[in-house]
Amino acid sequence: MENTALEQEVNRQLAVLRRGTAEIISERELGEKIRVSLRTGKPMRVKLGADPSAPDLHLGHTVVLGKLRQFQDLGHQVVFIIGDYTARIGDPSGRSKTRPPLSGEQIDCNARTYFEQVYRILDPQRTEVRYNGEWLSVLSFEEIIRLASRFTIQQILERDDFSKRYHAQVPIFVHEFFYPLMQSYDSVAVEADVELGGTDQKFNFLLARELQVQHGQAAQVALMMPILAGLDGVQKMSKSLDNYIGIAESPVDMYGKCMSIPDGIMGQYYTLLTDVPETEIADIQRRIVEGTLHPMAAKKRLALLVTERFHGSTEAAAAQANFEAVFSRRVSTASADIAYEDVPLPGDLSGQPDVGVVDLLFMVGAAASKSELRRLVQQGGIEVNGERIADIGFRVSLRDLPLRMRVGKKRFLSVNRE
RNA sequence: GGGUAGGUGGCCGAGCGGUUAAUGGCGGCAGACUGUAAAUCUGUUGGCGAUGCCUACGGGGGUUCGAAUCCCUCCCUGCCCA
Repeated sequence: MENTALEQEVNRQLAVLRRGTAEIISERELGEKIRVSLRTGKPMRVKLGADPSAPDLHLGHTVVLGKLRQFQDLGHQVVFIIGDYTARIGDPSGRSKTRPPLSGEQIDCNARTYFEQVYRILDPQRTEVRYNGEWLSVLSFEEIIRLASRFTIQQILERDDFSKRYHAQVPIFVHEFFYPLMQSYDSVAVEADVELGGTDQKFNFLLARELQVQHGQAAQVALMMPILAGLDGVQKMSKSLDNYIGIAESPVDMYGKCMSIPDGIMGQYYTLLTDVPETEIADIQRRIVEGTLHPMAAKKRLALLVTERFHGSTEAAAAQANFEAVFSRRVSTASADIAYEDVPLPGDLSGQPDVGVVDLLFMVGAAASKSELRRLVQQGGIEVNGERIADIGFRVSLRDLPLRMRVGKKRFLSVNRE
């Protein structure tokens, strides 16, 4: 009787946690850990390591964070590790290049901005934050050597990114080999029951399991989420590739960026970023193939759901309306129902009757250089109050403000008096 | 330590004394079209007070009327040997 209820709960938790995962090593062990946790009333310790070099969170990060949140909702404890010490090395994960190391101040500052964002998803009450410098900085050289002696170069070279670089004859520095060791040692230090991350972390997770066993602990369960593709649909979402959707972005940009993903990765986005049931997602995909559901309609719903998650339904609906006005109905800048970015008229222009388009746009910060703006004009990418400007010498009258301008496809400016 | 091949624009990669701001590809941007900031096609892609000027081919120095291209020197990387 007791036992049946327990097993039901174990299965319920497993079902929740399984959704969207790429791999769990192993599911049986996870079930066992949940069972023990329920019996003893001791929550599982679920580890996530974060690299403090990229303080702007994007949707790619939310895939793993969302999964952590599910653990919390099931009563478990998240152990969030800031890799301050690791950041001084430069994580080679998924990279073809060595990362530059970070300074202490940068790391602190990054960590602060990081948590402002992380707590939009995680429950601070069930989150324990640790810096790995706490235990890594006190290791003696002898201890480090001993740690390193447990693994072989060949094992480390098994790692995909290392072996790629090795075969491509791209330099791999010796210190980079320590990254997996440090991360694994983190698991030992915090006695992790489960570790979460992307599939690119698999090697590190497995290494941690071995190291924990060597230290007399039970091996952690490794739970890997798929890597979210970026806007290009091919590479992983990342800031450095500039193919990301930031969680702090405006509703309009968030919606628009969602609409710019290739049709082919919609399914992935649905599973990893929304809570639409998996059966329904399969149904959506089937109907697109059949031709009974327009891909654009499916994508609009996705964009709406994602935007709602971070901005609420009112803002999301407004973003959708704006998108339809600008891109479906192609409303010109003469219209008022477009989301404009307000910019003040530069001070030294007040009193002037008119100004050259290029100069005005430059002063207002619409582009990095005047050459770029000239190019935009010549290519027909500039519109002022609904009129496309073709001449780079065009002078804009400053008599009637606000001035509505379109710069390129997606920037809309409204120049106002201060 | 020895030998050898290299370091070119956001990235990859040609050029090897003179129309070379530097072929090409990727990426970016714009336009057309459309089903969306999808797809496809076309154009464009260092900066500026602009028929010219400035900056740029790892750093510094030199040869020359003229260098990314030749010489010296320093720094960095791959590969082979020890």
